[in-house]
Amino acid sequence: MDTGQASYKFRYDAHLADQIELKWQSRWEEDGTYHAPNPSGALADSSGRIKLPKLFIMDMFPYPSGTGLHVGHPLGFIGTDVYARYKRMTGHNVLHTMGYDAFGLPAEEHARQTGQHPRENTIANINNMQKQLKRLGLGHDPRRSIATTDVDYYKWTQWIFLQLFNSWYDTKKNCARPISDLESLLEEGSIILENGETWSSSTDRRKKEIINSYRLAYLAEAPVNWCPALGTVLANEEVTIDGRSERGNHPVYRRPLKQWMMRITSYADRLLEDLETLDWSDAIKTMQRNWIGRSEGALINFDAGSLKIPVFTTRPDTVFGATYLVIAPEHPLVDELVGSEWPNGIEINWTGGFDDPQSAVQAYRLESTQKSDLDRQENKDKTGVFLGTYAKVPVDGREIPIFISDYVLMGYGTGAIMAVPGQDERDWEFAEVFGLDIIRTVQPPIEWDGNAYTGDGPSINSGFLDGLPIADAKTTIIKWLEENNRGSRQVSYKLRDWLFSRQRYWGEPFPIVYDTDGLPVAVPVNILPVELPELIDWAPRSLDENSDPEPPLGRASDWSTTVIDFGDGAQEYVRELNTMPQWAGSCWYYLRYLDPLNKEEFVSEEIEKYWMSGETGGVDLYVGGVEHAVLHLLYSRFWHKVLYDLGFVSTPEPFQRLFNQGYIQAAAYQDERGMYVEATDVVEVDSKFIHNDEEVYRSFGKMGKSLKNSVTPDEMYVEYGADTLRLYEMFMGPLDQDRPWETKSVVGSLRLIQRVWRNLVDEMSGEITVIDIIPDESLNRLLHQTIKAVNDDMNDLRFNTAIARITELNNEITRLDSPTPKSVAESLVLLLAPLTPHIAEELWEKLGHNESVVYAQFPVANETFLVEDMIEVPLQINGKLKSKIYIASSSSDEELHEAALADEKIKSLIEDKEIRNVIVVSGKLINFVI
RNA sequence: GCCCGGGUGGCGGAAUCGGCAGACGCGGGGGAUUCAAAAUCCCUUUCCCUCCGGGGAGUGCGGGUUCAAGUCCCGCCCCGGGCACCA
Repeated sequence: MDTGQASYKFRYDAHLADQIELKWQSRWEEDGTYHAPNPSGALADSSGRIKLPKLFIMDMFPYPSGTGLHVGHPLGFIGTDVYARYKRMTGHNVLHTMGYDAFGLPAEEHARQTGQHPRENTIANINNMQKQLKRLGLGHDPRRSIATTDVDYYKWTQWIFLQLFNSWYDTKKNCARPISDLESLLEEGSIILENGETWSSSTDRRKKEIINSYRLAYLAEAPVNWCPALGTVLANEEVTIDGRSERGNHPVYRRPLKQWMMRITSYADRLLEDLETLDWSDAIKTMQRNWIGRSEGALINFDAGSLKIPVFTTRPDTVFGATYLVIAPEHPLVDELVGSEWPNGIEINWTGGFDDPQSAVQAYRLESTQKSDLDRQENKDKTGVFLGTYAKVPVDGREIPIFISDYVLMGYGTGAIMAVPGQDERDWEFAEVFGLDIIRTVQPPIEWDGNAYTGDGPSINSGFLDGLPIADAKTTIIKWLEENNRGSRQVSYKLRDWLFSRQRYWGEPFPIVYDTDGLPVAVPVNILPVELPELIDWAPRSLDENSDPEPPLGRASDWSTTVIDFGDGAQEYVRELNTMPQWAGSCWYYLRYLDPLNKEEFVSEEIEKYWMSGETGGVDLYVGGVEHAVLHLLYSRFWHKVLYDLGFVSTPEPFQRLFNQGYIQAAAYQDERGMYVEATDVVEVDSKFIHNDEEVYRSFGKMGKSLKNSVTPDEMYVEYGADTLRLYEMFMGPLDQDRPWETKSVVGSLRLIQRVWRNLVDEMSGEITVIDIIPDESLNRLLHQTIKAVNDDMNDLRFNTAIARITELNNEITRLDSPTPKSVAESLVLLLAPLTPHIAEELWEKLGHNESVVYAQFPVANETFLVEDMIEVPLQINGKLKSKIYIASSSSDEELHEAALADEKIKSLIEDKEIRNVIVVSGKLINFVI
């Protein structure tokens, strides 16, 4: 257009950024710049980096979605990349790569809508995502990338499953052990079976069943969350509190089904205790603690005729206040406990309006199974019916009525409680509805006017416990219970065993077949993997509430049976038709990154030790969203501990340091009807927001399709370039904080790179302009102060303040009248290199270096340059800033005091006043109290 | 209801151990440059008052500790997240 543009041919803009970035991205790829060497095996090399201290820096790998990335997705990826680059430059062998969590429901949902096979769709999505991530300049070792859907990967997922299947939890040694150990122990009689069974007199089939009941991966008839619309059962964690599926928001029904379970509850205490050793945020630790939900109490047996009803309570001290028992409607003892007719003189609402207890119970059970979780959630009014029978309170022999009620949950404790309305809000409510007795067993304070009293106080109405505070009363009653054989100390958890099967196609097949007895048998390790069949009719069926789950693999008729020789001759076996949940693949991917090409083992021992067993143990930094606070992180810890017990890994925990990055939010706009409008089309006029001449209203939310507020990285490359995008995302705020995206602010980050470029390079010729002179003292001091601050900030993942310091240094350089001194320019480039790697490489090359800046040494501050000769000291009177003086930094407190008194301003303010006190903070501040 | 976070200019944020509140950036205002614009560079920008010297207020609200509080303590309010009849 005009000559002005042509003369700035080498101005740093989006066009030039594009050229530079693509140049270095292909150079890095050709040179294998980000290859991290292993101590042995296929990925060992001669770079010498293996001798450096190792660092394993990891992101939570993404699900390769079809919609592509928006600028919110890579925030954490950029953060780990900057940190990894910083650590490479400070002399570490850094393992940093990226994989794909590619099994799971969305691919099937997509397939159902488009008719495309999930594998094709998944591969296309992964390729697309890899391309997008590469364009950001992320320094990943591409050789180590895996997808959970790779046959070579899920072979080892199946192998780990078999380790769980072939293990049991030894509660005496408190660790997992091979099933073969269990067999020996049973054989020699070291383990006594329950119910008077003996091992030696059991049939072979019974022996198998007994052993199966010990396995860490086991089959159980369990009430599950059956989602007919998705055609699968879901884990508790995949069901919302409204009783709907997290994915798709479909109704979920509870029904009993035979399912694979993982015995994570055996690890509850270790999962809880080992949290202490981890460098994770308290928020996440608290969430995991709550999820595990350990509570200490007692098991108390109540006699009801010839039956025993075990009850779990955290307040055994209140047993003298128990005025009725409640058991869950699904409780197995209900049928035996229920009476044949109502006793005389009972309240009419105890009967539910029925003529006999059996009918009442039957009706109530039906009613409660039909209640959705949402109903239970919203309607906490107490309901229930009397069983028509009574139990005896073990401490004093009182006869108390037994009820069933859905406020007692079968899945927790023993599914039965002793109700103590005096000390429990829920029991109080129930007691009021049914007119039951209320006995206080703890003396409430005089001013107490509430109902149930849960605070501490002396025991009352409690026989031999009277006068004792709660803690003492608990130990006393537990001792009594144990001595009298009426109960024992007991710990209970909210954590349940992990429901591990899904009625889906797109997941790992179980390496399990069934013999003629219908008992599960492990597929021999040497014929793994069990590959997914190429189904034509793979789509899940939408079913109605009453139908049974129907795994799609059942339709692969030539796959669903197989012939295996277990040493007793080739025979036909029926395959397990369920697949594993998405969590399976994500449970151990960090281990495969270490040794991705290993054909013999899931990871070699030597390589695992090298990367995992550092000073702290485990992945050195794991960055990801808080939404995985319980599920992924708990499952992963569980598998890791099993592998640890069995000797396959060397650390008890997988992730030593966890960091939760925040989310990028963006303004979203709604019109009068509440419909979202394209955010990019909204203009601000007089602090009103206008879309197509109509006023719209702003809110903030997660970036995405539904709020129509996505901004893509590609848009940013067109306007600014990848370095600018990286810099902006890191500058917006601390990494762990949510922050709103503002496209108009991105220009600030572009301007920083532009100024750096201009300070080093002639915009017309592209030639470097730095000169080899010694920088003056003040610039040199600022340089070293910046170097120190940036090192500190980088170590603490405070990239926003690191960038601020670099900006200050560059602003100072901009103000120089002379060309930039070479030593300052080189340090500046190195400081920027982790943040903006492409422009740093380009400048580094222009400055005459042949080697990549990726492995250049990060600047280290020289302490002797940090000291200021003169410092500014604020002068306060009564804590208020009144004046400032410049004084030699070597001044003593006395000199500072005198200089402050000599200050005109201070002099005039204190001349006729008495100085009552003087606070001197050496070299920092002086405060006169008058 | 319980358990975690968080509340600082017009906006994103900084202040790491109780020591100058507002670093750095966006946006705004002014200037230089330009035929003009863009770009660039410089100055300015918490609010209120001002006789232009300066003065006063100020980190969600109310108290407190301290020579000194965004930071510590007590009591509230608001926003975000997690859990929720778990005995």
